[in-house]
Amino acid sequence: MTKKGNARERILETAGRLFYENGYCGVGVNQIIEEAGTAKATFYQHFPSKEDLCVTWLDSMHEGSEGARAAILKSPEEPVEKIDQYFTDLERFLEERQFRGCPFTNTSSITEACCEPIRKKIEEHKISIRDFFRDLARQFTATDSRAKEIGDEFFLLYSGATMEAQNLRAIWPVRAARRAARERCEQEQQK
Amino acid sequence: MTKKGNARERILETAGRLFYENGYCGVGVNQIIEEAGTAKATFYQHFPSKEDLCVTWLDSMHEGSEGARAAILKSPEEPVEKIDQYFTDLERFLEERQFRGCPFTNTSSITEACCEPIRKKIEEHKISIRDFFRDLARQFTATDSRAKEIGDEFFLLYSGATMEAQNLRAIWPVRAARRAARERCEQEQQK
Amino acid sequence: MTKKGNARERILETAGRLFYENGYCGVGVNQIIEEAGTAKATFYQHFPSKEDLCVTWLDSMHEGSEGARAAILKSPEEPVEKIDQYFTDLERFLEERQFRGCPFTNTSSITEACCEPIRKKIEEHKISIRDFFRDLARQFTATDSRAKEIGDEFFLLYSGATMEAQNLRAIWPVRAARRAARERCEQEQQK
Amino acid sequence: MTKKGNARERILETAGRLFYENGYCGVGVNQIIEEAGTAKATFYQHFPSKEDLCVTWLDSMHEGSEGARAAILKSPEEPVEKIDQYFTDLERFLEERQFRGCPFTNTSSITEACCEPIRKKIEEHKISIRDFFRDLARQFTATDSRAKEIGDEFFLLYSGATMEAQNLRAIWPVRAARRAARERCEQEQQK
DNA sequence: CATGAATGAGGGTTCATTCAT
DNA sequence: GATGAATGAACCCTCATTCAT
Repeated sequence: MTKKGNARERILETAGRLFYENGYCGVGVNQIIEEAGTAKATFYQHFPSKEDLCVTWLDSMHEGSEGARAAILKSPEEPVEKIDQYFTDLERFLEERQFRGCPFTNTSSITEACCEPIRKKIEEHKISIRDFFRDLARQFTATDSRAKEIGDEFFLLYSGATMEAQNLRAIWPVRAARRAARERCEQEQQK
Repeated sequence: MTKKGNARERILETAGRLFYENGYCGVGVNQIIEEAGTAKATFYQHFPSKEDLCVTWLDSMHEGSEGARAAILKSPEEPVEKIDQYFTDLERFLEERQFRGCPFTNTSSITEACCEPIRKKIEEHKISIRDFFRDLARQFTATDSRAKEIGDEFFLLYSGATMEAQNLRAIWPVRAARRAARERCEQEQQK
Repeated sequence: MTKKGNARERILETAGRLFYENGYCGVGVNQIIEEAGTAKATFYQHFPSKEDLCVTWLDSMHEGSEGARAAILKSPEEPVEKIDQYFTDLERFLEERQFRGCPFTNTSSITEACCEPIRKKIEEHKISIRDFFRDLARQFTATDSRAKEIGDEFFLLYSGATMEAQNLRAIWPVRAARRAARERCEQEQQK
Repeated sequence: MTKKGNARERILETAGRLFYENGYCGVGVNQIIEEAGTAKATFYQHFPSKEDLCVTWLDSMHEGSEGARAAILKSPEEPVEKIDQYFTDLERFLEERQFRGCPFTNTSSITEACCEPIRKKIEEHKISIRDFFRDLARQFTATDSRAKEIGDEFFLLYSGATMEAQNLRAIWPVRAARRAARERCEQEQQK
């Protein structure tokens, strides 16, 4: 049993997987600690509550995804290629996870029950993605206000694609979003 | 207390409201029957299970919304006006309900736990909306394959707008979706 | 739907079958009325309670079995043949019903919950069987007191055989009982 | 209230008493935990289910009774005395418990609902008793095959006596069984 | 730093029975 | 003579959390 000292990590990792697969409501603390191989009290020593654990998980998810977006922004590729890359990455991500959608959005849907600390993380994450798309649009639009319009549009295409891929258990929404975003990018550049 | 014969209706109405406000997982049968003012056994006389009740609720939601979409399609207005109307209606809908998003999508986020009968209703509903947008696009595009592209794009804009209005508790995503859809419509008509 | 007027009979028949197959506790009033094709209130019009229905069922079972025993007693066969016939009938009965034992005994095992009216029927039935065996023993024993001893012994063999065929889901206990009873009969006659 | 560590024991003890008095179906988990003075979750921490608790209870009953039978087999007494002792013990057991019969048999009568793990325990117990009687018979019969016949006969006498003492709420069936068994033993020894 | 026994509140579901019609 | 909607109590079980050790 070489599970000393890293109990916290094991819990976080296990919970993340389970939350994503079954949803926040679909996972019990018992299941988490059992699969993580820790004791009940150990869990509560590291996380004040299940909710706190969820916040921590979303936090770590957010940080991971932000790096990927920053890398795309900085890459020397053409804008249209960056767009392509983003949506192709999304396609792979969703397929690998069997169309289970966005962890943040899924958690959001527990609406009222899902209280402030969690809501705040979700907002942070989504605004960060929207800003990524705005930044990306700045790389091929004429004015800043136009960049905001196009960026917001891409943001909605991304969000809709992720959600409907989940709802319909199909990949076509992501491909439709990529196609639309590429077309728009090309249109802007022709102006 | 003359609560004769309408117990079923009271349960369905109450459950619909609670499911929408708190999510399927966030509402218990106990709460439903208490607010509906019926006994537990009365609940189970009308609905085989909580899951079944949810399906019935989604069904009724679907029927209501389908009528509205059919009316828009048939109206004599210009396409761009129809688009405007759809997203303006959506805006009002979400504002009135304090940005709680789409009942179907919210229910979908219970992922695995949310089993087939419910998943099927969600798919039906979403495909019906996508087809609405494709039909709408046919009214202003040159070819059928182009109508599908534009329709799917509108579908994603609608879905993203609804979801992000919920995530961010803000109305701007819906407005951004409307603006983008209008622009696209005008572009197509100019060709 | 030719189910007019014989609702009572249908309920009784259905309940009998279900009680025997699943035990008194394992059958609900809902199941009975559903399989009998009657309404709830119709049930309670014919039987004041589930318990009363059970008493009625046991009553009818008792009457049926008593005739068979009387026939054996009166038949012109040799005693040893009568014993053989009784246990062979029992063997067939249990095999046909997949070793579900004695309806009376099974009902008795609900002990305390099983209240007086039912208990009384069970006692009546069992005493009637014991008396049958005593009468049978009188046909081949020298004295009346000996007949009682042998009759009681047969009664216990029969009861044990029925019960253990059920417990062990096997037929051998009935065959062992028959063998023992025959042997005893022959011993008595040799004296 | 210092009820530490012994919750499991209290539950098992209470449940055993209640199962025996009222039958498996006649006792609810609520009643058990109330009389045991524990919380519901405590119950389920110790026993996966009510059914599982029943199996554990039957197990402990079995072990207790097996010791008693082994002691009789090993004792230096005459066979006829051993028989006498067994049935006299049974008489006391049943009288002390107000003729509530055999815990195993009573549980068996829930027929279909009573599923495999429980059925298996019942079979084990009954076969163990039958084997005891066969072993006992070996101590006074000439051949092994004869021992099996006589052993099985005693087994049925014991079973019938226990059951009918319960059905009739009387002690005479046990006494009749003892008498018959003793007689048979003496007959065998005279050969 | 880690443990496992204990908890109160609530989960969804079924029970035998009664009521107005 | 028959109906079906309505009931309160009880069913078995799981939840997130806390406690003494």
